[in-house]
Amino acid sequence: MTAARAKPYHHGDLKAALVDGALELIVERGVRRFSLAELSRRLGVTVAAPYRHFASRDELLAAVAVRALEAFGDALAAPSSELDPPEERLAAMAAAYVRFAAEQPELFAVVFGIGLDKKQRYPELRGTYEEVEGMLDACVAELCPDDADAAEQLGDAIGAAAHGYAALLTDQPGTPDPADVDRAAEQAASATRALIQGRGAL
Amino acid sequence: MTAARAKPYHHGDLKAALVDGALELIVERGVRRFSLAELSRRLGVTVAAPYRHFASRDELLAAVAVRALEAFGDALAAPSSELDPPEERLAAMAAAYVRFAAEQPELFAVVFGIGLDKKQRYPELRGTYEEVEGMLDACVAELCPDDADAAEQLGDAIGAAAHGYAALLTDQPGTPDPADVDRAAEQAASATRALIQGRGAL
DNA sequence: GTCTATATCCCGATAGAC
DNA sequence: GTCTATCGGGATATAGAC
Repeated sequence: MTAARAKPYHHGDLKAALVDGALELIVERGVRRFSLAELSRRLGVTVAAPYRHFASRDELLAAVAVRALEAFGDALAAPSSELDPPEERLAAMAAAYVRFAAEQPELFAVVFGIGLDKKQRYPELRGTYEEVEGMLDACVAELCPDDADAAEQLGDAIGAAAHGYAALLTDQPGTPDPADVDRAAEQAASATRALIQGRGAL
Repeated sequence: MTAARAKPYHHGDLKAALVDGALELIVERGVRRFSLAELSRRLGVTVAAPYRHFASRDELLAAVAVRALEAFGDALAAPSSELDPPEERLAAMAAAYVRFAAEQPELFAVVFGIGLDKKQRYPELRGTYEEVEGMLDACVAELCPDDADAAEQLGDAIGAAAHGYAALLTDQPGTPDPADVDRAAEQAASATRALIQGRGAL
């Protein structure tokens, strides 16, 4: 915002500007239509410039995915109160999972929709992903304090169900109908309760 | 297979050849790297030729997706026996759902991974999709013969959980570790049983 | 070291000739 | 129905200016 310098970038902040700009452009146009060329044009920079900071388009996307995952983690943490019992915190997290996917479909897609390697190739991304997983796990652990294996099974099941509702909702192009979002969020919360209740079968 | 004609295509079967060839190419290279240009080259045809049969790349992909969905439906139908109780048929379907995604990740991706509009734009795709959904619904209906709403909730939950396990497994690039596939398939089956058992909470 | 300029190669799509 | 030619766009590599 400060117009103190005529050339705000071009000396050391191009990397940050690329990540910021990519995030904006992706939210506007969608990941699939995001291009380094357009981003470079927007930043008033040559198409080759980004390659001084990121080895490939995917590496820039991985940096964006870290930001997206942080926002996702915040969205999961927000609705649950310390006062609630763990069952209801988990249900709220599942609903928030679906809502985030529906409200920020392009950010969700950067993380889960373009086959970015979260487990091997990009360590920072992996770390952030595991932090988010940890939020679920911590909550499940309170429910199964004496059985780590049962906790893992239940955590996986709740995560899978929430992810399934989110992915099926996001699967269709365009912004989903708000009524469908509400419905899917409530279904994810209910499925969480059902899994907890029926967890003897896991 | 019959070598009766020297030029099997090039006069009326290019359309079928395109779908067949696209399916092969996608399995080999992945949907994201699939290109009309390479397909045309393989079929010994100009890049413009496919446009006489499909208005766009996506329209060809939709035709491929119909085939992929048919294979998916077959995979879901195979493991369940008429003799099994509905609970176990549903568990088997959930496991088969995950196995199909893991064993044919590129076919799964054509249907669920590239944002192809299954509900509006491609009617044939929509119909095939609904047929597959119907397999699940029919099975769930046996469990809740008197309550259509409960059946829908349970069907959605089982579908979402299976889809979640499948999507999270397929999310990573490359072929998944067979041990992870077995594990996820069993987890999907267990989650199905848990949802049935805890369905009072839905 | 960071960016510009340029060039290569691939792709999707379209117009018009045969 | 297919081919030739062509447009616009994008990812990426390299060479060289600052």
